[in-house]
Amino acid sequence: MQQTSYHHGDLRNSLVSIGADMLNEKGVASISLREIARTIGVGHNAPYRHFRNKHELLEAIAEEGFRKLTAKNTRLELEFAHDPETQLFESAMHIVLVAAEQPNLYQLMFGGFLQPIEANTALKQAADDAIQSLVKIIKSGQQQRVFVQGDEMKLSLSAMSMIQGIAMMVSSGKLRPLANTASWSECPIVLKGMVLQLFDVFLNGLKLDK
Amino acid sequence: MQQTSYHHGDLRNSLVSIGADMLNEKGVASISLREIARTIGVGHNAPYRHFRNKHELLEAIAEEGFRKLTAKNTRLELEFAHDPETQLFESAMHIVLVAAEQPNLYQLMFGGFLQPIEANTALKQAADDAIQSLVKIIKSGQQQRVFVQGDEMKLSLSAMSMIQGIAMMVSSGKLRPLANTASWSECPIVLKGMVLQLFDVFLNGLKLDK
DNA sequence: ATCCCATGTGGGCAATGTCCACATGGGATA
DNA sequence: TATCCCATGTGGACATTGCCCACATGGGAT
Repeated sequence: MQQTSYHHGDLRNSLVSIGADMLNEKGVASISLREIARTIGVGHNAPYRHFRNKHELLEAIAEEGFRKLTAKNTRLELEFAHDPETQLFESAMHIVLVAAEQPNLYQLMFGGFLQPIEANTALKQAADDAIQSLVKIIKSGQQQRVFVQGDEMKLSLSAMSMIQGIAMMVSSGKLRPLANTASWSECPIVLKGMVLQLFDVFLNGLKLDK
Repeated sequence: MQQTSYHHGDLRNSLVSIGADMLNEKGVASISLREIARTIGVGHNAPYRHFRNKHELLEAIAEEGFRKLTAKNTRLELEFAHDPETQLFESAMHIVLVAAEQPNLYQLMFGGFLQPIEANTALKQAADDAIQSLVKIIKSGQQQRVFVQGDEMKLSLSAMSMIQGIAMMVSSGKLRPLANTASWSECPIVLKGMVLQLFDVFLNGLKLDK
């Protein structure tokens, strides 16, 4: 991790990567540009050659997170091409797992820390892409007549609300594994059960046949 | 706002109140203990007589928020005693309005900034009370045979996920009024329409008759 | 081989969170 | 009513942080 030559070579990526690690460990409140630089083994001013300020580094970390989400959703769409219900479930499950295993990253992405007014367009774009990759699943489900017809935005909004809802409650600790177990990441099965319950309640309003 | 005598008399409450104001204006990232103290007109160390650290003041602000939520829900329960559906809707609408008008407070309450591990018991209690006041509405709806029977926690989880989901998206700016209008608080009617749409999709799975 | 500018360095500044010792004075007590 | 104590307030100090400055380095285009 220590650079030997004067120039690091790939500092920007290192900053985002180490920054993401440090974010998950210490939370957005305790993250420090200088410490990240120190960890990488670079001067406390080097980061400013790649980001105008701390906020921009955080944006880049969130952006990276959205990229991965989009990629995952796209993959799911191919993997379960003719099963929109499974697509939706797996997509939800993935987000909930991120919320459980990387709560601070999830919060940075979907929480209000990065105010959208200040958000750079790259971040906005990445976030929109991720959202659209979910909307696409809903649309496909409608076309295949698995989900009820009607305003697709309305259905998407509902589905996303539900998904973001649990994910947020999981990541923020509002919801906890029984008996105050240490962390969610230790009991993914319970998580899956919860999401299944949600889908049971939710899909009965979303499914075509009943 | 300036205290004249050596002793302020009600500093703790002032800190929470001014702190909440400042939170809404500047966001949790830019809030500063010293500035709050300065605004109240008190030394930069006075707050430490009432809170062990900055984190504890933030917890107190969140706690206050939860108290108000609980109170509101309890009031709604009386006002619409025989209409659980309206109770649920109004309760959701209220949370969404808080999310729109005081996004930073909402984020502090339901976001992951205050890690539950560190959260003091008073805060945990206040949060649990608020959640229970919602669960109570669901239960009452089941007893009155307006909502489907079955595991009440399952239904509550679903309802809360949906509500927290939109609220979070509204407060975090993931969802915006059309045409990039400045803020949600200027178009509460659109907000109400959205929540109505959600309930339309959601209640069809939750309602007993269909 | 040369030179330039993207990238890195260190020093400096104001602000912040938190620790310390000390000041004040309202309310219980004698 | 006079006294004293401790909850509450004060200022000083220190490490840390974000960010600005001028300056150093060296790889790639010329």
